[in-house]
Amino acid sequence: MLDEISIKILKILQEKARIPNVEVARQVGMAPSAVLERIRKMEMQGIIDGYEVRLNPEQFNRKQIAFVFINAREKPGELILQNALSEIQEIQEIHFVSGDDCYLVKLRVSDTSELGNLIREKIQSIQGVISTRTAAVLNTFKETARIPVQETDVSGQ
Amino acid sequence: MLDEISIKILKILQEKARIPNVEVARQVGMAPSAVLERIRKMEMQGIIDGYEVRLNPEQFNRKQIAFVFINAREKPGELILQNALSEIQEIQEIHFVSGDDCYLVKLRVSDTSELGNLIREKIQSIQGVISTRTAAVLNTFKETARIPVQETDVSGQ
DNA sequence: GTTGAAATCACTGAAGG
DNA sequence: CCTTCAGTGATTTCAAC
Repeated sequence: MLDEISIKILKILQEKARIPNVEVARQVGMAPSAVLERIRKMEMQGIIDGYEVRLNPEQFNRKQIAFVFINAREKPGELILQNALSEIQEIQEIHFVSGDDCYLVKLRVSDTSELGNLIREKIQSIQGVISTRTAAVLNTFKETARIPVQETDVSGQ
Repeated sequence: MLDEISIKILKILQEKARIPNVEVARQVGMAPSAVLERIRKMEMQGIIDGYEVRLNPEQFNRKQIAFVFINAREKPGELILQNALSEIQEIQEIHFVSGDDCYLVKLRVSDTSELGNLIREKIQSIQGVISTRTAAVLNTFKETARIPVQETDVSGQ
């Protein structure tokens, strides 16, 4: 179970993962060694999965987000579609979703014309793909991978 | 324009943002101070947006992902819906998408019953919401926010 | 781009409450 | 579980080249 202090540490690291450890210690009011001990522990427990740099999509010509529903027919146990989709660099997420029994893919390209090319040339050409339905993103109001951390959230250790 | 070395630095930081700087310097074959200078520069230019800790969703009771399409009618210029959605902690992404002229929301909860509660109590109760269509995620094969970095990607500086 | 010097920080281990 | 105190090595900044 994570206590208040560990929660606070995680919140600080969610904002700025490269903050000096002494500064974290100052903010939570503990000795640096104790803070380090808690962080290492959470890394060991798999609570902390890793640290990533966040790049600005606009600076890399990845302004256009789109969600594509892919209707496909695959033999049970086959993974051709998933493997093919996974290898497409522009695709950030691949989910199998209920409702329409299809794959939902989130991707990021430069513009709508590249979106068209990608769908036609790389997605619809995959074996098993029957049809696709695309929702191009016109406006994004919130986009984060952050998981809200609260005292009650974590399963007992 | 980012050269090969800066690209390599970004790739290393995408994998492990907390890798020691001397190790980055060794891998790209440069002096540590020069590597730091490049990183600071990219931070200033907004190429690097920040550094985040990656938490394990399962450890925080956030196993269930869902995408919800929200059909709403709003007066032009009003932001009630967006603001209300933004404040819901479980919602990670809010996009306005083409096609159905609606909002697409990505959220993360503990299980399907919490998903039901969230949609009924927090989303459908928002003023202006007409209807919702939910795609619960049954299986996730790929999920990353990583932007592929390549030499040709970045606009000239 | 480099090197080198100096201040700060990371990390480890030990002693103790 | 926490603290403090050393000691070693890395980070970081700053200078000069």
